[in-house]
Amino acid sequence: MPTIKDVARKAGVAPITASRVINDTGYVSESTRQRVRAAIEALGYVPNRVARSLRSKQTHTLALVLTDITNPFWTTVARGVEDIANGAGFSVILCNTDESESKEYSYVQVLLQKQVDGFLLVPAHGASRSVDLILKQRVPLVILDRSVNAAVDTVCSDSEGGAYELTRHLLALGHRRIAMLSGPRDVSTSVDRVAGYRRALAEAGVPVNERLIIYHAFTREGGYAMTTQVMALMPPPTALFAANNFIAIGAFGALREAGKRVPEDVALVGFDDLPPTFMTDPFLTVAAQRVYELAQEATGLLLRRLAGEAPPEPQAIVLPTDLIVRRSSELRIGNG
Amino acid sequence: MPTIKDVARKAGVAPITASRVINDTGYVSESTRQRVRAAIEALGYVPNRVARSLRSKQTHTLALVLTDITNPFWTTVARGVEDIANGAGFSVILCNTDESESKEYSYVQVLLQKQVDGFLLVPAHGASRSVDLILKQRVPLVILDRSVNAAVDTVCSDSEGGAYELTRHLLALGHRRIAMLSGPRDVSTSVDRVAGYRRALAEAGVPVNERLIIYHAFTREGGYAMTTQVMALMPPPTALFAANNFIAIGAFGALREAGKRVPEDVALVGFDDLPPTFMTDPFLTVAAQRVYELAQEATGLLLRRLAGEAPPEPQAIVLPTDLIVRRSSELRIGNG
DNA sequence: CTGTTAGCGCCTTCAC
DNA sequence: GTGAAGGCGCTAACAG
Repeated sequence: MPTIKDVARKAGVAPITASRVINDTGYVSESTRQRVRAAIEALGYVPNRVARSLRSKQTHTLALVLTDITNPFWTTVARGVEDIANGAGFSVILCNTDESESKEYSYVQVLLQKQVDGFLLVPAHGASRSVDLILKQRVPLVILDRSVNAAVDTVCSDSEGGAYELTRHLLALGHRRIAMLSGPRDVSTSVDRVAGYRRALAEAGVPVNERLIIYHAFTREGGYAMTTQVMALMPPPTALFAANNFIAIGAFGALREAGKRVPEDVALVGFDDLPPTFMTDPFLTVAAQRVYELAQEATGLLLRRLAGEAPPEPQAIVLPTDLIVRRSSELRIGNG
Repeated sequence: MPTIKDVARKAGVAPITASRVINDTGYVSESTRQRVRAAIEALGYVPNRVARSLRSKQTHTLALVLTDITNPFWTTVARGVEDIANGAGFSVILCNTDESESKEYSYVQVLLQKQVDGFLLVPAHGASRSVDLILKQRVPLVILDRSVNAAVDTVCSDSEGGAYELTRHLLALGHRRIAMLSGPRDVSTSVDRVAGYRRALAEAGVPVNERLIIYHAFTREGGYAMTTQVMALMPPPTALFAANNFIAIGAFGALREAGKRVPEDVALVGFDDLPPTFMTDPFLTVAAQRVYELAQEATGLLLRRLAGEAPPEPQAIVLPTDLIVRRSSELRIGNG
């Protein structure tokens, strides 16, 4: 593979001059520019960005560390991040942690060694060694979707507010026994959604039945298990609140297997919409996050940090959720 | 940020000795090893892989260039690639081309400059400048899902065979007017699926009605448009064959809007399943690809190439598809 | 407008 | 067991 030296020699100039042509920096006369261009063409020269990065200390690479690209929520995030990053000349390295802190930590170590210019991270837990390490290395970092015990840029949706609205919606339909099928206890989105749920109940003067609040994984299996559990209560809840899309799908499956119709027998609402592309028949009432926008905001903020254009203090961007009422919760029920 | 020199100085050794400890190569006495380790710890030293890559000419990074991560098919591929790559100590850079050849080409240029060790590529077109460029730079390349006019490693599903089976299934149910809603003409999967469709019809002695074969984008909109078009024919088809998952969803939407029931009024089958995680109620008969396996095979092959363990001649791995019959095509119809 | 010098951080080569 | 020298390919910094 030819190097910049070869190009320079062929064009009869110094390497730095070739460099100036390649990067379009500094003054180069039109004639030498032509010659260098010709040499590049003739040799099939491809600049080596690894070498450039070593000098310039910039890799033009961002790390996107999320839990599981298989969740359409994160898929959309990944797409948004990649779009914005690519538009600004950055590449994106993708990593799936599966909510495992050790996996997250070892990814972060490698990514730091690779000298990524910045991190977009969905921390597995609220107290994250990974976050501390990144911060210690002084690499720009934006936390996505969740909050964390550290002074960092954060971009997330208003989980508390979305859950509040969703719960109010159910209350307005007459529901009083609403089960909250939440995610892991140590993830801020779980906690915030439960908080919104509690606030709505409190405001409506409905006492909280703690047995109706369950924590499990943000998975289909979690939704299935939690639904089976709450539906066995006597009396069973009249409505289920699934704290994310996978839980909702698991809940729906469990209800169907149990012969319960939605919404006739039980109402079901969820957090996170599924992309319209997947749905032949949108059915579920949800608090929809502005997912693509979230990715855009986060990436934009990170790029501004890299460019030194962001305010010095950590930013906290919170996006609203959109209540979308569909058939899964359309029935008004009597009290009791 | 401390460098290997700082570590060496702190440990009272030469940089190369520190290097030997860090990479666990060559002989180092236990006592100096301890001192170096202590120095690393004390300084919070993080090895710089950019510098290492410049020397070693290996970045331990793979490029995954696909059309759109938003399609669950590619999402699963991305997950599979990342799992295998990460297990072997490689990172993955993700790129979405949206089937645009120019986007693809500019990505490939950048990725070559970044000295990725290998490419996993879903070419936008059969005759790909990108493929030629990668081959010219002698960077290992595995083509995913599609075939291409070049001698390269390829991993794909048996599109022809899957389409053949799916069509036979419809024929066995009594369908004779089966519309083929295909993808772009210049993508091999489209062509192969149409070929399988034709073979099944020919074998059954059913004449091909060319107006029932349409090409469009592999999108929901494409499926919608094609369905509207074929359903306007007199007589309309009794069954629709959607050449991918998005086309199937678009087709389903168009049918519902037109007041047609599936399968009572029209049967519908598709290529590519949706991941079970998304489906509250699996409904569509499909030729399911072994998506994760496809990603595994492709990444495995690429890694073997990098390790010099693959046979010199280009490999062609073809995975079977699985016919999954569901309600969308369960009705037997009369002839006529 | 162009070139010289030096060095980014690491590791291969060779010597001791 | 350990180290000195040199160079991977490129570009800052400083001439001219």
